[in-house]
Amino acid sequence: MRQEPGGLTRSVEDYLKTIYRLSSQGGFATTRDIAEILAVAPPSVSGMVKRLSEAGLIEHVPYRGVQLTNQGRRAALRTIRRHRILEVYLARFLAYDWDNVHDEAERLEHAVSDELIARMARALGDPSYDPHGAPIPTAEGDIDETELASLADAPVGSDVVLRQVNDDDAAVLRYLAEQGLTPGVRLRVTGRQPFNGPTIVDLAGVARIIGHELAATLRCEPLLPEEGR
Amino acid sequence: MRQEPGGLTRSVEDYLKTIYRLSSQGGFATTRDIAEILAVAPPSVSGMVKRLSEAGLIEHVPYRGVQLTNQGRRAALRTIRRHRILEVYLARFLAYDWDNVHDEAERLEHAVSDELIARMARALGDPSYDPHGAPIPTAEGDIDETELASLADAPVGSDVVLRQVNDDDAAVLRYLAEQGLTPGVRLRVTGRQPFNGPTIVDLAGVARIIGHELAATLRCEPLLPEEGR
DNA sequence: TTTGATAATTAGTTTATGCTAACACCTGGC
DNA sequence: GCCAGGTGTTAGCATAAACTAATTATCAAA
Repeated sequence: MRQEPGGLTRSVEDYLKTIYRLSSQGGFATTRDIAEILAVAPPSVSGMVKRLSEAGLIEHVPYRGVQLTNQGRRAALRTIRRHRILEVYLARFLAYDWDNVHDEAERLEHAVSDELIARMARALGDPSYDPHGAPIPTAEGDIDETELASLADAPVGSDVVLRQVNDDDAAVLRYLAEQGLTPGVRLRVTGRQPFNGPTIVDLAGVARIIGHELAATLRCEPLLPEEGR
Repeated sequence: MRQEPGGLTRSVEDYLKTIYRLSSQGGFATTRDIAEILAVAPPSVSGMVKRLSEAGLIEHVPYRGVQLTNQGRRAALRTIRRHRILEVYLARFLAYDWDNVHDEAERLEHAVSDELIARMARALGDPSYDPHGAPIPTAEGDIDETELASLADAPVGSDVVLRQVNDDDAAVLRYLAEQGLTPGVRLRVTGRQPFNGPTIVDLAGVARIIGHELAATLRCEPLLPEEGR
């Protein structure tokens, strides 16, 4: 049962990835949130938390939540690197669309060797971002943890560059691609309706209306007035 | 635990592949042989045999052995196709040597989707043989089951084409590559020592002495005298 | 401060897969 | 035609990871 490369099971890698995601902005990952993301029942999480804790991969504060230890963080970043390199590779060399790469990478990330990831990364010229704009950890475990602002928070009148979108909902990704909302695109925030209403942006002269919930998942970098052409 | 594509677990796929290999020349696959190839204890095989039998993937004759049903055969060939397409892909597009592809493919074969295999096959021009000369089943489950003769049985004085070598021992594969013994190469059998002694062949004017055990694993196609240039 | 809702945990079961030890079956050599 | 040694199977146990049901902890609001 311990036949995965790196000595961690598929489940363990999935838990660590999820805990990384939930605790990366500093706090604790809760049982509830982990259970929801992994689509398992909360007691399953309690059980795994105990095992991960005994293995020294996480710190557990009962009834509070968990955080990764350094060792756990390293393991999580290793899996995340695999996932994102795979996404770039599939998109670039096997003609996958950006809305299909996630599921395939999700399975492969547990089976590929370090060697294969290194070869893929080299073939790709060591990319720094995946097709959805997420930063790719280096083989040494360094990652760009810059916090990007949400488009839903960008001030009306400001110019921003769309940097990152969520990768886990294929239907959303297809819609975003249709609308031209892909990482790197420049947007001017032209308006926003109150009470969690939509954000209106100008994309190369065309208006786009983006619902609040969707806008909240789009991560942007503000453009200073003197920047840009 | 049933998260593999195709609904079969990794273990089940490995057992079916092994049973296919052991029973492809018509007979039964025995518990002992399956256990040895998969590096598990014989009772583990008995347990799995019971489950596979209940699932309708194999026929079990107690104390005799097992054979694949049509359903089991289909599943085995699907895994074998994945494995071999992966081997060709890794060798061709990711600069793997033919002695390294096996282990990587062995893990990936359980994780890739049909979709990815189809894309790889297309990128490769739908290859019919893997880097070791083994035939690749089609997506529909057809496979070239031509029985090739062993070099150890080729008559002295005959001309043969080396068609297929074993893929599972990296050290052997490195040695064969050094000696120029790769699929497609033409050999003249110039001699053989008695009592399971080595076979001597002429490869493009150079003599090669091949021990009996190794020669027994090399599969060849006899060349009729009028053939070849 | 009590309480009720929500979240977390424990207890106990299930399934897949492995193991060792013990027992059962078969076949070849006498 | 019988028996020994090897092969196959059963019994019983372990572990990882999931589940449901029951219990406990926490927190915020009345």
